[in-house]
Amino acid sequence: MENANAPNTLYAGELEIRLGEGLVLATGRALTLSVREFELLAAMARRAGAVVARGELYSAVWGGELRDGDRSVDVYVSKLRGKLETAMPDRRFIHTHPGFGYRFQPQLSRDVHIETPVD
Amino acid sequence: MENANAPNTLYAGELEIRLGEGLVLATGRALTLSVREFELLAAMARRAGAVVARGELYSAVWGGELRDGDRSVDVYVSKLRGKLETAMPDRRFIHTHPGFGYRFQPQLSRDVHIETPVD
DNA sequence: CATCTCCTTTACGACTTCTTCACGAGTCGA
DNA sequence: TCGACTCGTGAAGAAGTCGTAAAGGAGATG
Repeated sequence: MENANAPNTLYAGELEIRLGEGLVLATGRALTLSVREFELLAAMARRAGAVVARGELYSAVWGGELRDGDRSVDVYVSKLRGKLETAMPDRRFIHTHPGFGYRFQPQLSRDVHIETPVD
Repeated sequence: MENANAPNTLYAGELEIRLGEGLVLATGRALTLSVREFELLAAMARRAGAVVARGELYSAVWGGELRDGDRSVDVYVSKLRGKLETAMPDRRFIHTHPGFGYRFQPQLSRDVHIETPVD
C-alpha cells in the first residue's frame, strides 16, 4: 500500500501538484507535463525552499547515480522552466545554485516576493 | 444493494449521465453508447478533473488487472471521443496525459474553458 | 441461416518524449 | 586576458506512446 504519511498534493503558492495523478494545476489550469518533467518538479517541490543537489534530483527521477557529464537534470529543468513560465509569466520558481543544484521556491501571487535570497 | 451514497446521476457541464439507466444526455439528446463505452465514461466522470490511470480505468470497466500491451482503454476512449464529438462538436471532454492516463473535464458552455492545457 | 451489434485484438502511422550532443554565455581564479 | 569550468538551451535521432481503422468472433435477433 501507499505511504499514508506522504501527502497526495503539494501546494506551492499558485501551483497545485497532485502527486498520484501526474497533474499540475497552475491557477486552476492544467499543465501537461511529461513523466520526467512531472517527477522532477515533484522532487524539487517536496523540498521547497531547499537547495537540492543535482545528484539527488537525478536519483529521485531517473534512479541510480548521476554520471559525469550527464546533463539530463539541466535539460529537464530548462523544459520545466519553459512550461511554468508559459503558464505563469513573471514568476520564477526554479533557482540555480551553481556548483550545487537547484532550489524550488513557491510563489504566492503576482508581485509578492516572500523572499528572494541572493541571485 | 447499491451504495446509497453514490449519486444516480452525474452532471458534467452539458452532459447528464444517468448511472442506473445507462443513459447519457447531451444537451437533452440521448447518446447511444455501448455498455463498455458507458462504463468507461462513468468511470472517468466520477472523478471529473482528475487524471485517472489506465490501470484504474481498466479495473473499473473490465475488472482485473490491465495487462501489458492491452489497448482496450485507448480504443474505447477513441470511440467515446468520437461519439461525444459528434454530439457536441467544439468540446473536448477527454484529455490524454501521456504516461499517466486520461482526464475527464466537464465543459460548461461554448467558449468557456475551465482549463486549457498550456504546454 | 443471415444480419446486426458489440467486443477484442492487431497493426501501423503519427505524435510525443527521452537521451545525448553541441555550442555559446557566463563566472571565477591566476 | 586566458583557460577551465558550469550552465542554458536548441536540435536530432532513438525509443516509446497514443489514435484509430479494421478484421474476426461471439452472441442476439428475426
